[in-house]
This record gives sequence, structure tokens and C-alpha cells, in this order.
Amino acid sequence: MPSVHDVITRKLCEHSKLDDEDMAALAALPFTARQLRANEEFVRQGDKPVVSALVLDGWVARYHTLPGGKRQYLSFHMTGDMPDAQTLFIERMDHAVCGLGQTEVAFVPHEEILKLFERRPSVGFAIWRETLLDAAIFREAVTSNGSRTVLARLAHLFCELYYRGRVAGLTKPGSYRIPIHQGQIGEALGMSIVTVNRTLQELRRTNAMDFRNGVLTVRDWKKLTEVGEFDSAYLHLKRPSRL
Amino acid sequence: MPSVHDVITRKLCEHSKLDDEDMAALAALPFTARQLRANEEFVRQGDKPVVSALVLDGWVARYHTLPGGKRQYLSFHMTGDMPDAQTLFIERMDHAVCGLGQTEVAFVPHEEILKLFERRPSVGFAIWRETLLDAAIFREAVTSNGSRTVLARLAHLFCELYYRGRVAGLTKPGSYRIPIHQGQIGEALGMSIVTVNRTLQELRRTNAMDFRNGVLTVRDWKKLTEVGEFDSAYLHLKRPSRL
DNA sequence: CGGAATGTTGATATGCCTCAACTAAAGTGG
DNA sequence: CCACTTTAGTTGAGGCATATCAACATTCCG
Repeated sequence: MPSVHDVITRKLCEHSKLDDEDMAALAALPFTARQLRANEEFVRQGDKPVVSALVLDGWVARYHTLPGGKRQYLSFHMTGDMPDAQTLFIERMDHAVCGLGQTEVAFVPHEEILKLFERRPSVGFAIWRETLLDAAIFREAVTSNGSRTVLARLAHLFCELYYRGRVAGLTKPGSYRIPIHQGQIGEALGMSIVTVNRTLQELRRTNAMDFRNGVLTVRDWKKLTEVGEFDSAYLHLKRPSRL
Repeated sequence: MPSVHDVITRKLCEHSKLDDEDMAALAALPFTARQLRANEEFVRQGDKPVVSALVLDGWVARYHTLPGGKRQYLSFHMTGDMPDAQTLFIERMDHAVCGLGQTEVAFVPHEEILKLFERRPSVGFAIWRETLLDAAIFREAVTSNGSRTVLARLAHLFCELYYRGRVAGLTKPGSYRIPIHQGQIGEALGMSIVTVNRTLQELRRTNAMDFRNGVLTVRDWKKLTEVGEFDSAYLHLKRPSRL
């Protein structure tokens, strides 16, 4: 398993320029790694965290809890992501974060990160950029849930996750383990579980992709992006060599 | 009309602590004010801006343009907002920004803002926080478009805009000028113009609020927040004295 | 191996979209 | 300033996409 140092520098270098001193400073950050209990909610709505998490292995999700108790999933995060970097400057959580299945995260104290910003502003800018990419992903989710058909919404989500995983070097050729249930997909994309199920079958039939048992298989990337109206520009990442 | 200096310091102080030197440094920022043509699109999808905008007077909106040419509005911004602060660190625009009716904005060069960050890090953190509040607003829009009924979506949007305006001191008692059309509301909330019209009438009938000719009238704030499932926590702003 | 969670299918209900016509308001030019 | 044009708002009717309900199949996990 790659070290915390590897994971974070690799991620930040996907979109930002860091020199050797920046990297060294990052490597020196203290942290606590922790294996989460399955599906553990490790940041709660209303919390005032004093640490930020870095996903080391597995997946985490962010979500709003609605008055009736239902969830609205907001985003999914993979190895290298910092799903609550925002807590550096926004005191109180307006949503929760949980693991998806077995997940390992590293917690880094805010004060250490903030001290680092003084010495190495470009590290701060890289993490700032990281939070801005998050926002771009949220914007795209607004558009999906507001304007796209259920078919396009599903295809778009899988395009995004596959593309991000591809850039981060986490995918196998043509497939990617994404341990989310159909119910969770529905709670992310504003559709019922029945519709998720039927629409996944429709995607299967078009031979663009398959999603089964938590594994995405991309069979025809071009077709999938067309169905999902997916244009990777909003992710602001280096284009992967091959898809 | 308040000066650029007033507008930006007032806004940043809504959520951040700035000392006199920070304020002075902000006041010294060079800018170009410009009266926009009605509904002018002043930042385009694909642009690589070298300045960031500050809304001086009126409103601006951000939106995705969809393959068919339709728009998905992402957020609405009032006096004091910096709708494209993100361009400081994200080179290329993934969405566009336009004025709503008559609008005046100030453009501030990126390089000047970045130079300021070196001397006054807390100004940088305040603007970072500003972009994080943006993200929180997007998250809430994901939830609205994904999970809320059309009635709740409408009520929520007006709650948010009224609350933000109230904090910024831009509202009249119980009313607020919000120059958006029913069609634009529909393109923000993922509903047809016909449904917007009928649902506005329903809101009128409940006596919670009225929206007519670009003026929101809040008749029963408590009821409106209940209908819209609105909890201001996600805006992370100082609570206004009275609503 | 047994129970719980997840996935699948069919039938029915309904909220919202679409289409279409009309009214009201705002902007424009003679 | 008024006639005209354009844009925005309103109303009714009908159809469809997707939610909901309910039963059953499959997979996961202790």
C-alpha cells in the first residue's frame, strides 16, 4: 500500500505544481491513519472537526440528511481525495461523511496544515484548488439532477468516477471497483431505486457499460460519454493517456 | 452608492475576521468598474480570465450551457459576491457568468490579489472561505434538485436569497428585489416554466411569500422556511438580528 | 447454513412536462 | 405619446416518465 506521503503528493500533482521543498513539507505532516468500521460515519453534520481526512484506501461519501431521515449523497471520494478539506475554514459541518464498505483514512490536524501554509504557500494553493475542484463537481451534480435524463445522469456519474479514478491511476483497464449500492446511486441522483435498476439495465443493453456487484465495466467509453453528456473539462485534471 | 472598498470588506467580514491592515490592503486593490449591458454574459464557458469580478450593484448568475443550448443556472449573486473568485486557481471556466438586468461589477486583476495573499494571508483565507461558502450553496442545490418537491425547491431558493440579502443588508423590511424571470427559476431548479408559475401561485396561496415583477415579498418567514426545509446553517453566516 | 441486505420484476398511480392558446407588461419606433 | 412588437406571465388539456407498492430472487455475511 502506498504511503500517506505518496497518496497526497500524487493527488495534488494531478492539478498543481509543487517543488521538492513543498513535497518534503507535505511528507513531514503528522497524521493518524485509521481503518474505519464498515460504512462508518466519521464526520457528522454539526461537527466542528479539528482534523481533515485523506482517503488512503477505499471510498467515502458525503451526504445531507433530510428531515425524513433519507440521505442525499453529494459526492463520492476515492484514494487521494480530501473530502473535508473545507473544514480548515468552515468551522461547522453542514453535511456528513462516511466510508463505503471497508475504508482507510488518514487524519491530519488542521493546525499543522495551517502552519504549513505559512511556510509553503503553494501547498495552500494546491489544497485550495482541491476544494475548488470539489465545487466544480458539485456544480455538475446540480446540472445532472436539474437537467439530465435518468439515463444521462447515471452515465455521467460513472463517467466522472471512472475518469477521476483513471487520472489517479486507480482503475484496472476498462474496469473500476466502485462499492456503492443501487439505493445510494438513487439517493445521489434523485431517482428511485427501481428506476436506478431499470436504467442500469438499459445502459447494459446499449453496451456502453455494465455495473454489477460494485464493479464498473466500461465497454464503450465514447458511447458512454455521449449518453452521459460527459465533458471532462470541468474536472480540470490532466487528461489520462488512454481511456 | 457604496465604494468598492466598502462592498468587499463588508462582505468578507460577514464570515471572516480581518484587521485594519487587511482592510487597508484590500482598499488599495486596483480595479476597473463597469456597467454591464443588460443581461451581458461577461465571463464565458472556456474563458481563461485574468481578473475576478465583484458585484457592485445588481445581480449576476452562473450557468452551464447544455448541449441543446438550454441553460442550467447554478447560482445567483448579489452585491458583494465574488462569483468567479475560483478563477484565481482554476484556469479555465467550466461555466459562464452573466448580469441579470442592469448590473455593475468591478474587475480586479488576479496578480494583484495573489500579491496581496503574500502580504496578508488572512485576506487569502477570507476569499478562500468565500469560495467554500459557494460550494456549500452548490451542495444545497444538489439536494434541492435531487430530493425536494417543486414547492420546497422554490421556497428554499427564495429563503436562501432573502437570507443572504438580509445578512448583506440589501433587503427592505420583508421584501427584496430579485430580478429573475420564471423561466430562469425553472432553469435553476429543474422545472418547467409552467410548473414554476403554478407553484408560485401555490406559495402565494399559503400566504408564506409572494414573488411578482422581480420583487420577493416574505409574508411569513417561519412558514416559508418550513415549506422550503430551509436551515440557514449551511450558509455559515452571522445570523441577522431579525427576519 | 440461515438471516439480512440488495437486486429484480410487474402493476398501478401521479406529478410534472409538453403543447397550445391567450393575457399582460415592457420595450421600441414613428 | 401612442401604436406596435416582443417578452413574460397565465391557464387548460393530455400524455408520459418516474415514483410507489408489492412480491420475489439473489447475494452477502456472520
